[in-house]
Amino acid sequence: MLTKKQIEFCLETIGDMFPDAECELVHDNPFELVIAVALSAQCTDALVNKVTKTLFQKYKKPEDYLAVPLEELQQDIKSIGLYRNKAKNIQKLCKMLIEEYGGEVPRDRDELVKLPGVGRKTANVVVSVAFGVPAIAVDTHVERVSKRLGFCRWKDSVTEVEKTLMKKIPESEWSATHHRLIFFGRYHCKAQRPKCEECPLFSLCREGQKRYKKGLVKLP
DNA sequence: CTCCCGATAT
DNA sequence: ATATCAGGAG
Repeated sequence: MLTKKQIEFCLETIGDMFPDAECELVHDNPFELVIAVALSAQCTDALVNKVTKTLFQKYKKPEDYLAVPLEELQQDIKSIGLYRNKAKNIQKLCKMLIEEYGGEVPRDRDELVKLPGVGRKTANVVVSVAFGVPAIAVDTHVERVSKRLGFCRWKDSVTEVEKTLMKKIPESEWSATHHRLIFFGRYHCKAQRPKCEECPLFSLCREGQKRYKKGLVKLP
């Protein structure tokens, strides 16, 4: 586990590497964001954007998703994967929005989590990106980066990772830091071929040291 | 814990 | 051929 000072140094460095990190899911309003994030489970943002580009032209409002048979919606999002669950969730979600939320996306995290296909991570993305509420959505990248660097313990659940990060990062920095961690994980500290050789955090990274001992990292 | 699942990188 | 991708539900 890194000290609070070390974590601050890491976040500052990562901020210098990705100063303008932001949400990469293309959307025009909170409703489109909810759909995009729900679709993004176990799938790349790039692929979600490819699908929503045409999807959002065909479906504008919750009513539009309910106006077609389930099978048609499935076909429209098939290339994303997990498409049967996602199509069903989207139709149920739209039904709930209409019947219980006046057709609008709720601004409250606890209400968002009640929507089918929307868990803690998705709700955090929506309140943060769409409504400007401070939040840290712990996705696969944030979890991996936090554990590799030693922001938290290896066995921590995503809930524990989120609590730890919220405790060690000032609230005003939650949303920006969260996006920087995602960019760092997506483009630098990648799951399959992390760029340890050119990483400014290598010397204090627990995973980096482990990889070095294994001979996986060749220093210049 | 398992299942859902196609696209892409390695 | 296998690992991974802005996870969530049962």
